[in-house]
Amino acid sequence: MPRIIKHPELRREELLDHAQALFLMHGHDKASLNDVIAVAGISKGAFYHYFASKEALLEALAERFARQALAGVQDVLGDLALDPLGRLNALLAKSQQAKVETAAEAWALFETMFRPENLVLFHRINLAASAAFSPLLVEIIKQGVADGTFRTFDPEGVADIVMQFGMATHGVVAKAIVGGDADMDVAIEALEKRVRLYEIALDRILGLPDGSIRIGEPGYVRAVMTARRAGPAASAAVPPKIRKRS
Amino acid sequence: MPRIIKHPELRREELLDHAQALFLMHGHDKASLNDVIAVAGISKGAFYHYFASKEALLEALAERFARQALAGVQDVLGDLALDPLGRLNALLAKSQQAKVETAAEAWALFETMFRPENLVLFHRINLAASAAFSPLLVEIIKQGVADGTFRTFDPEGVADIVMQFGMATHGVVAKAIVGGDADMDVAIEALEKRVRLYEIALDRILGLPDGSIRIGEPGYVRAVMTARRAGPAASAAVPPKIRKRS
DNA sequence: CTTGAGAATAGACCGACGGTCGGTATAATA
DNA sequence: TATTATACCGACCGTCGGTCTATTCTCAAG
Repeated sequence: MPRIIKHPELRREELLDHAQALFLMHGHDKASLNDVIAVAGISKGAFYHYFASKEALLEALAERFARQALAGVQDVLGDLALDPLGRLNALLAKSQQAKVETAAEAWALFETMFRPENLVLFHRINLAASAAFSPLLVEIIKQGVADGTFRTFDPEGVADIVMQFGMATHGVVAKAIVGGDADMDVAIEALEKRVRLYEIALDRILGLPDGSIRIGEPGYVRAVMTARRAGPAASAAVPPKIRKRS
Repeated sequence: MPRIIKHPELRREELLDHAQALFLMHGHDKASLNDVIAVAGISKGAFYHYFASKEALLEALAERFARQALAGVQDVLGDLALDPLGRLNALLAKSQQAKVETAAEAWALFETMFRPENLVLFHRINLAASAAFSPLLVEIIKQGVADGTFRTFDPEGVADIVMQFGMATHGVVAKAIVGGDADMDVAIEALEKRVRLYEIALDRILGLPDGSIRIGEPGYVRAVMTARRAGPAASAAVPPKIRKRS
């Protein structure tokens, strides 16, 4: 096989891309290293030049995910015109928006993200994302407590709950997805209902009047979700050949 | 090796016991099938006579956990003298009690339960337990809504939140454990603070006056946790030999 | 323009893994 | 006792993640 030399950073990113695709498609423990290097077109030696282990590859992937997610909401903190409630709502809306739009753009990716075999990858991403988001949330909540907007004795705990809600939404999305297209409407209904419940729950936990917290605009989910069905053909429904173990 | 024949159910339970110990000790993907059959003292053929795969073994283990957990709280539902709030509190207290007591009795087991390598097993248990508990919770909440005790438009959603809180508690416990013995007091403090937050959060989500929901008795955690330190020597600190892969 | 140290790549190789298979010993039935 | 079903054995297989040595490319120092 001819030797191909690329810029190291480029190669590393390429490796992450291919690994991401394979991991999401088949689950990180079903996709073998040999699959990764085969798709990436490199040798095992080259792979181990860039990553110390398969585990390290998983870690790097999770980090990249979290970094990208965090970058999407950084600007919310910079908006000094907002009060704590406004900031919190902006953060929640942004995060919600990112989720839904990602789902619309990369449906197949999202679809596979929640399959049980991706639990480990998913958890790693959440771990990294939580570590990144938590300080922001805590800061906002403490600020709100200080100026009397919020009422709670445990800002860190509330921040944890907010993130729990965020992650739990994934679970509901997952159900909506695996449910197939038939009862898509039912699934979207359930998702929006759950979002409304989380809004009210957060209102009450933070000692706010019902209706203060707004996680994205009402109907937004339905709009995007429905749009995707008419969107670019849902290809990638058939995962590329990977020899199955019985 | 001599052939030993045992009653199938006994053998199966034995296998589950040994597998549980090994999985919790080393993580289900680090503990190999060969380890399991070595400890259990049976051949590979015998193992595959009882379980279709390592995966099936994991599944069976999760089911058994969930079954045991459910059995512990079944009687709460049978208590007809209780109103919905009383039932909910009893259920939460029972569940909390079971957790803390398990932690005290089988500390080593609990300690390993939350190590990252047990994520998959842990998730499987939670999945099975959730499926079992959810209907009970939903029933109680609906009952409370019907008689005006609770106020919510989404009993299923609230039930999910309750279970989320329950599982999240594990996370806090995990932090308390990995934190070591030095700051045990700090960890217990954090745990009780979090429990109080969950109580108030549930109060408010269910439209109850603060202080209605009681997840176990105050100080209970500290009492048991502290007791265990003076309890039977914390053996099993050194996991039995298993050859490591680099 | 040479050169040589080190980065980048290749792929043969390794032990352990999960899983299969042909076969044997015991228990149950008649 | 003969037959069948079940419990069990352990050698074997292909694949896995990971290691190792060898080769080729890059580029700065002389």
